Amino acid sequence: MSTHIKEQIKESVAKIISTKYEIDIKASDILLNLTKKEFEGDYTIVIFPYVKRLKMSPAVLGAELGQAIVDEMDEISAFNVVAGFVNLSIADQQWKQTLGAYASDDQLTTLPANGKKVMVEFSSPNTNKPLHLGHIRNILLGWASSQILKAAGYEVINTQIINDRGIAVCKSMLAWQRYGEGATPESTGIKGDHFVGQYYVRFDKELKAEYATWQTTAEAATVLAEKAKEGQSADEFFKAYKNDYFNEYSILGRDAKEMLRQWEAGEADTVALWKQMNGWVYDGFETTYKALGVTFDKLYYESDTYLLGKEVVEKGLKSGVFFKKDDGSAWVDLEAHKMDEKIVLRSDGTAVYMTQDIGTAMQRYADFGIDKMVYVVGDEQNYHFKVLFTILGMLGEPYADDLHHLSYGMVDLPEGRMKSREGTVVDADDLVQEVIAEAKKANDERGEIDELTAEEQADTLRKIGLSALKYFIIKVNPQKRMTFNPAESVDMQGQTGPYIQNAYVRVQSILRKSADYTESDYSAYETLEPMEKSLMRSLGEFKDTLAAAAENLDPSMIANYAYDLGKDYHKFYHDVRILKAESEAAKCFRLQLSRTVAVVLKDAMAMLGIEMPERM
RNA sequence: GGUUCCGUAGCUCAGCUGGAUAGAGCAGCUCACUUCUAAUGAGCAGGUCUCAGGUUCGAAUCCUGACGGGAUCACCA
Repeated sequence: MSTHIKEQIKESVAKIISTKYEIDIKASDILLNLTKKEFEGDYTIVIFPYVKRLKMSPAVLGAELGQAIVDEMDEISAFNVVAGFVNLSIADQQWKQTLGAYASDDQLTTLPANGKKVMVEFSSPNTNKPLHLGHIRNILLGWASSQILKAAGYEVINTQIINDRGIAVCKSMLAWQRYGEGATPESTGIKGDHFVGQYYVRFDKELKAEYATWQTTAEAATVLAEKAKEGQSADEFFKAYKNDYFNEYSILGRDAKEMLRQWEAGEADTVALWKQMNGWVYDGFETTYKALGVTFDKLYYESDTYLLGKEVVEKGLKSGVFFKKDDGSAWVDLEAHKMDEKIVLRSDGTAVYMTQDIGTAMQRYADFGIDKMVYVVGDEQNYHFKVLFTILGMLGEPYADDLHHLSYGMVDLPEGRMKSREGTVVDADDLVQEVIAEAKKANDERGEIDELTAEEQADTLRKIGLSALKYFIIKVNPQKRMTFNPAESVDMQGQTGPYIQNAYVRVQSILRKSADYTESDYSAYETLEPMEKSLMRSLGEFKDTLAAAAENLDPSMIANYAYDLGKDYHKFYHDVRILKAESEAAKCFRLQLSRTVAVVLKDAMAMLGIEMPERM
């Protein structure tokens, strides 16, 4: 109870207003804000809503209410009224008591278990190329959401669906077969995902050459004459025709499609090659995931799930959720939900993306009995998920009203969009290396960690570099398209990961220096400093922030909170002496406050996948 | 064109279910390290919250419309 000062105030105030003025007010109706720093006080009640109902002037009502609160609540020591705002000051005694409660609270940064099971799907890469900056935003958002949900009381299962099949995968397989000459990641020393990615690029290059040659043939001339639109130049036409060329005339295209057919037929050599190359990619991904500090509890492979959902369509046809068109294809009519018709099974009976996703959702429910599902997928798929969730609802799935698409905007570079064709894609592994190198550069001028072992130093630099990168990406509201400025992403000053780490490190430094200090009673500490109260208020906001971040699936809320708390601590550190405090009681209080801030900072950052160094 | 997301300082972003004089960081200009780590702190400067209406005691926030930008509207995944 004492750890929820805000709730306590709201309840008391609601009771006071209800009895004193005989109107019905619930605690949840009370608007209680942090007092702006220009005014005296800790918390502020907005009384405008009652001014009108009670037909009293704000000044009179405020004065009456403030007095009543101070009289009835020991926790409140003073009040003042400005316009329609009643500013309340928390008694120093109460702050000391609250700090004591925080210190002994082993649930300081978590919410009680809610008995619900949630699955978070993120990353979900294709196995034909390495991970890039776009994946990093996805992975960081997914990981942070999963950690936040866990802290908010859910049982969480992290998953990714690995897109390990299809024409794209066959392209790299074919290129390796043709041009690889038996090379392997081991023989070349190239990380597996990058190795395979090279062959994907190689395929595209060969295809381009083949296409260029074809464009000079008589066949191409005929196609151009037949299909080019009015006023379209040959260049424009061929640019737009590339996909059709691949499907209709390309030798490489024909071979790649043949390879896909063989794979689907389970042809032994093809499947063996597929397994080998995917194995290389998985090794590569594993390294990247490890570097980013993320793990998965369950993997789904598209090669296992791509046939799922077909029986569901059969059943849905019988129950009338889906209907058949003349050509035999199956559809769902979403007009009642203000959307169009959507195909769920092709006329040849094969599944589409939507079918798979329906089947996979059901599979997951069968596997884990989940109550809630979060898909971390880019915002270009907003419509797809809207449709998917609607269909699952129509099918009466028990978890259907707790399906969420954590949609995020694309990551742009300062020069504009990342384009693989123009080689402006930022590789995930390169980026990680780069930020760590930058951390090393910044550290070399400082020398704070010189006395650590080489291994510890490397670990510290890794933590610092990654925090810069991760924080830079995660502090932005997921819905916003974001600009990734490489220079700014390695900044370590201002609103950055290292800035927050530094607040934590300062606490650790002080704690090391006071290791033999055993005093634990600060009851004699009289008057709290403004920054001490400010820190207490910030600490009191954590659970609200956590609840909101979990509710909105928005890790940036935690990121911004951690910055605010770190900023408060830096200022506190600057304003007051801790080890050389004016009294033992003050020193004891400040040490406890510092410890508590450090715990919250560390836990909050851990929710973002950011580790704290002990020194920096 | 339909749907949807975004638009806040030169730049990158906060601003919770409507509340007090719209906040940070970066960049720029000052100042503070014999004092617990200066990856810090203090200050100056920087704003028509895209625009126009509406609701309200009160709007960056809610509603309508316009403007600008993105995404999407595949028997691709």
